[in-house]
Amino acid sequence: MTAMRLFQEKGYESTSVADILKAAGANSGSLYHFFHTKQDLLLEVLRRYRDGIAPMLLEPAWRGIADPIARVFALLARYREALVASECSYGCPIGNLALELHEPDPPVRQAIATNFDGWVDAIERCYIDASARLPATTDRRALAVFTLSIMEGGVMQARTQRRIEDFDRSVAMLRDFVALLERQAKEQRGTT
Amino acid sequence: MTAMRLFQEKGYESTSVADILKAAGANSGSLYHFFHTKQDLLLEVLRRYRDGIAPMLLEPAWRGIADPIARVFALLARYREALVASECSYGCPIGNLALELHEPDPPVRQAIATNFDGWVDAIERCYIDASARLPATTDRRALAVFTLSIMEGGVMQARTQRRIEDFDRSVAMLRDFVALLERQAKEQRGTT
DNA sequence: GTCTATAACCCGATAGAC
DNA sequence: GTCTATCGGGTTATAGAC
Repeated sequence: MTAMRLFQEKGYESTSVADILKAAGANSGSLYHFFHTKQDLLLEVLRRYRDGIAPMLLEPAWRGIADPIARVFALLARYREALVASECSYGCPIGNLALELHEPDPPVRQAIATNFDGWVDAIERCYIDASARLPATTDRRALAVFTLSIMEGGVMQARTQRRIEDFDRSVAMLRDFVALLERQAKEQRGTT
Repeated sequence: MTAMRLFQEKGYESTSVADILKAAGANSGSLYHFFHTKQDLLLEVLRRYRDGIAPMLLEPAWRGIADPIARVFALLARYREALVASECSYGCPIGNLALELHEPDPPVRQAIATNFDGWVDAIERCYIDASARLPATTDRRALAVFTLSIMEGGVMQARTQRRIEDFDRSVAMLRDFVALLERQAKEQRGTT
């Protein structure tokens, strides 16, 4: 879908319907036959992102990686690659939309939220799969939400500063935190 | 400045010059006498945010709080208050602009980056002031960048989900991390 | 410096032939 | 289902009187 690429490159508001038609080599009548409004097109794009989380994002990132904690950092490494490949101008398309649309219509906001949920669900599963290595008191869901915060915040800073180091610094601190949690879990297992 | 409020509420692209003129009770000619373009107005708004970090943000947040680590969380609590007061629709105005403008003109991108620098500088100073309680190997600058990532990512999720819990979860995990770092530093002091 | 009027352009969406 | 032409309105910015 051409609209998917343009929304990612230029944002939703800044991409005109004429831009999409020109890039896709289509005509106004055809597009409006399938999508009643530009917002309908956006909703379809968000559905595709949601459906693509597992096959397009997680599966390639996790190929050959079984360790659940390693999987978390393998996914973050994917975002790093995209940042570096675009000289720090690529951003998470969902995060862009989340902050670009200030008062989105309810279905749009819900569709963005669903994308976040899918991402957090996948990471939460990693932490649950690694449960034996984490302290019993650590909330796995909260840790997954935290991980998404770091990814989005790291991408935001790296893009703004045109500097991959800000993303790396954020991920490095998460790595330290997880290492400390694993050490704490080990101690607790030893003392009980 | 009226433009400041509207850019925050509706975003930059979605706020028309006519909106600003109407809200401010001014006329087109007057505004363009002081600002040659809408982007000039944005740059002035970003300058005001930058100059306001200390007097408008840090000083009120830190009044009566001397402990440097407590200051970090007092600042984060300010963003929480703003989120709650707006039913999770307020966001960090700088973060909004950072992701709304996909390929900003260089001076705009630089002005946003300068705002982030000012925020990170202030938090880095907190961690430096708390140096005795942190492990010697922990990079204070990286920890400050990490803290901004968590704030921005937490705000993004809370806004999208219309749920303060996602912000709280992110901050709670940072709290756990800092507590673990303080414990680690204590151990290191004890063993040397 | 502030006013009104408007230029010049771009937007999303539609109409109606084929 | 796809085409071309266009509507009606909103956009930033300017012109020129006061």
